Amino acid sequence: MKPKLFLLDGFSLIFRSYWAFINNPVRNPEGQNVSAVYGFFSTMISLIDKHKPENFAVVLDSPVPTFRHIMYPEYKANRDKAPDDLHDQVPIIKEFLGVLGMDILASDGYEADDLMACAAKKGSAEGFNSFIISADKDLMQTVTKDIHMLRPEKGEYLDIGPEQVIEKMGVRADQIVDYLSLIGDASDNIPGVRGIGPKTAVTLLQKYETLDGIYENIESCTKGQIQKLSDNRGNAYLSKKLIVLNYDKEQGIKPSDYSLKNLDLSLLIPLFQKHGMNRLIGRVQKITGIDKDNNGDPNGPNSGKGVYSTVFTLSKLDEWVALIKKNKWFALDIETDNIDPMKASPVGFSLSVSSGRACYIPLIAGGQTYLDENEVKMRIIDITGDNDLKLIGHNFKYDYKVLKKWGVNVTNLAFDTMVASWILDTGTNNYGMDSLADSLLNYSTIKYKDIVPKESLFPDIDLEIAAPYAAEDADITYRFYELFKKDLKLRKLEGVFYDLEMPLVPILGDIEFNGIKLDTASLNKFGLELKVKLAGLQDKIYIECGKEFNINSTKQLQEVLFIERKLQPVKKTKTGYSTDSSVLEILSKEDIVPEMILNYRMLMKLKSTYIDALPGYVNSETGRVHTNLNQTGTATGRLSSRDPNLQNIPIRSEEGRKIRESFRAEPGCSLLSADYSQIELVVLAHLSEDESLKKAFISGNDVHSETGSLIFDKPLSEITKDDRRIAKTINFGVMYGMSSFRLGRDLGIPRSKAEEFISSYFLKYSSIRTFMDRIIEEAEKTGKVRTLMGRERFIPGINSRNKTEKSGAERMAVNTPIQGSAADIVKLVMIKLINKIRDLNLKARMILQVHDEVIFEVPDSELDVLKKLVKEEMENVVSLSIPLRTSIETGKNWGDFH
DNA sequence: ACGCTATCGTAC
DNA sequence: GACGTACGATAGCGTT
Repeated sequence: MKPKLFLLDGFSLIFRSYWAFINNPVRNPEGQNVSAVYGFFSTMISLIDKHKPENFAVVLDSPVPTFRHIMYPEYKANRDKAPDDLHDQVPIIKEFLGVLGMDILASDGYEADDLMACAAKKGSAEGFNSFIISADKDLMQTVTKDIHMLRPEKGEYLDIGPEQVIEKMGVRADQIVDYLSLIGDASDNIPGVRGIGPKTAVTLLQKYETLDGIYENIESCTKGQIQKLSDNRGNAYLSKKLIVLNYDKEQGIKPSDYSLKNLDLSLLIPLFQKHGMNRLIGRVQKITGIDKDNNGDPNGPNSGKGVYSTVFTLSKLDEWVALIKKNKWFALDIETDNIDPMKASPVGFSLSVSSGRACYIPLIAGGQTYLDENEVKMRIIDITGDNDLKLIGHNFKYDYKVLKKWGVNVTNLAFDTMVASWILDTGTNNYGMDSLADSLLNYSTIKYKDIVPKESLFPDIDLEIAAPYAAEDADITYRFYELFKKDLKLRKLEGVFYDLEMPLVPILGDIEFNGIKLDTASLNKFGLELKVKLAGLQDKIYIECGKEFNINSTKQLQEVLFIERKLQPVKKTKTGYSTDSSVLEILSKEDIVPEMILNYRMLMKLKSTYIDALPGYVNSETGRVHTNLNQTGTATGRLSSRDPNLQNIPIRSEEGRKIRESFRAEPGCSLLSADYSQIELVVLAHLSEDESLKKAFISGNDVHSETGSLIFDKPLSEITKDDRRIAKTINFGVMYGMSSFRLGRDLGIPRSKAEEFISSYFLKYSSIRTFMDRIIEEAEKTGKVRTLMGRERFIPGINSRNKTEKSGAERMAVNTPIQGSAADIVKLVMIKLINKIRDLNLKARMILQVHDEVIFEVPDSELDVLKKLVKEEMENVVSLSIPLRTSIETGKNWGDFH
């Protein structure tokens, strides 16, 4: 077997890697696009691992014009300039190659293709099998039995030898130059013979062998071919000169020097670490055989298995407390006997004050008790109530509630690594420790389900098994902290993290802990009413349709409506015809069944989602519903609520409102709801600095009517209810990037009319258009958008060539600063309000947030003072260029508002 | 039995 | 294809 010489076409791979990830670029901790770096080394490592070439060189294009540019100024003139974020990656790749000691071939005035052809030829003369690794089909001209190509196709590198060239192109490798001279190359701006494509070129070359052969026998061609060939004779031979590779660079190229004998891929590990490319670190470790079971680089600060101890005595525990007081920053994690923190008690604690070190303090394990609960509690109170110390946790809101229930009030939470990971990338959906450790630390954690069998609880697990698992959680949390602390700083996300999100964690914990009282009796009564109504409706529907079927099945409903009743479908879904409420509303004009279905659906929704489900969430100890306010649940910065979701309790329909009424205040208390009016539109006016929209707000009149007056060009007094409704739809629609198609459909007006409304809107609110264009442009350039308080969201797909994906990304890009800034403001005001309530020693409790609304449960005696305070704080929390207005309402139940 | 996807509907 | 952000119920299908 001859040794192999690999010649890698550097820019070919760099470009392909960059575009391969364009919709979801690989980013380093600074947020810089490093897709090309990632793809380049991912491919290079695979090639080396798979084929084990003896010699290897990376070949790059000349930075100065080549003879081709001089001969033909239009050469490659149609190419777009490489995007900046691609250009910036080239030095990084060169740096990596330099560290590896990889040979780079580049020469002024030569393209990579020429150098590769020379090197391959010289390599085969020296006894190598040469392989040219490139996507460029021009290079097929170099193929011989000793010189092959490796060409990327469908995720694989195909070995292209002489037979494969014939198979793929229909001509022999030595005919490729003539073949390309005929068909030209649009991407390099090479003309070829206009009108002759691949098919004709193959036929002609099979007959006459060469370009010269064709022109010698031109009279035997068809009439059309003669015309095209003779018209373009000059172009054909010019093309040939441009396509044929230049072999005169042979001296200076020494294939035998490009040996991989001393290659050490592990030199790349620190570089990969710097750019957050943990997957590549894992690959290198696997290939080089270092660190098979050792979980990461033993020398790196964020890798390697930790050293853990179990604390069996109070004196040992006091040593850890002393360590914490010395280090100030410490990670704490709690093991409990229940996933619901409102029902859980601690069974052990783990602590860490440095990466790789942690301890576990057991109370109960394997059915046995260890340290005394009250003695441990005293120490926990000591370290969680001391504001000189800084507590680090992962999803600490859970632990906070467990501790609160246990009688410990944490005051020094300083860093939640789950929240930090979300702030660094709000776009993913998994902020669990296991997956983060895997993707960010290249560390494989012990999994809960592997140590706790089904039907068992954590305290059932023997200490030898439980302790390493638990200690690891504190260790990994501390490692995350060190990593994220740096990243937050680099990305300038410290403000939003430390000043907004972190103070919010205990506030959300308190809200959840407080809960809301739910009147299950009245809810059940309403449920019975609905049950009767639903049964009646179901009967009516069956009778009208002449059969029984599952009304809840869209599939069966489609059959009834569109086949049996022959109604005209309105729109399609992925799997069939849509039966959603907008469709049913249209169909109601033709038939009586759709109306009944609409009614049935509404009642069914109320019953199944709310009435039947909510009572199951009432905590038996507190008699209240404790929702989970998820701080990492949205891409824009809003909160989300689950188990149960209290942010989508009905309000719009009369029947739905009854559900709201079952959320009550305790006797002697009232609910107080404070909501911002039109906060997102106000934010839009502020961010866009649109004078007309600002004026609409400053006037103090209803903003939708003002908008109507502007776009319909008539005085406010003449704005009808319908005008206002249309203006309102447009106001909201614009913020969401609504199309005229949708606007027309929703308003029941022709698309052309809807288009007029939208253009009139942007004519009057012209700065809003400018604002949106600015956001989109920024997103295209940086891949992300920012809110008022500096929160970031990546916008994948913003540079997509797929039109649907691109416009979807644009809508996200535009909406996020609006929705996210509103979320920032509400979060900030929550913090201020809680501080005020604490300072004034009020008993009022914050019990819910619904995006633009904050709800309190207040002793009646405090109502007046709280009303004033809330209004004052909410309207002055930030200084925007227009005032933020608030409406405050009070009542005995949640249905009393709006 | 369980998990995933699709569709639908509730909120802001 | 056509309106942003969520959560959750039900149906239906595929896998264990």
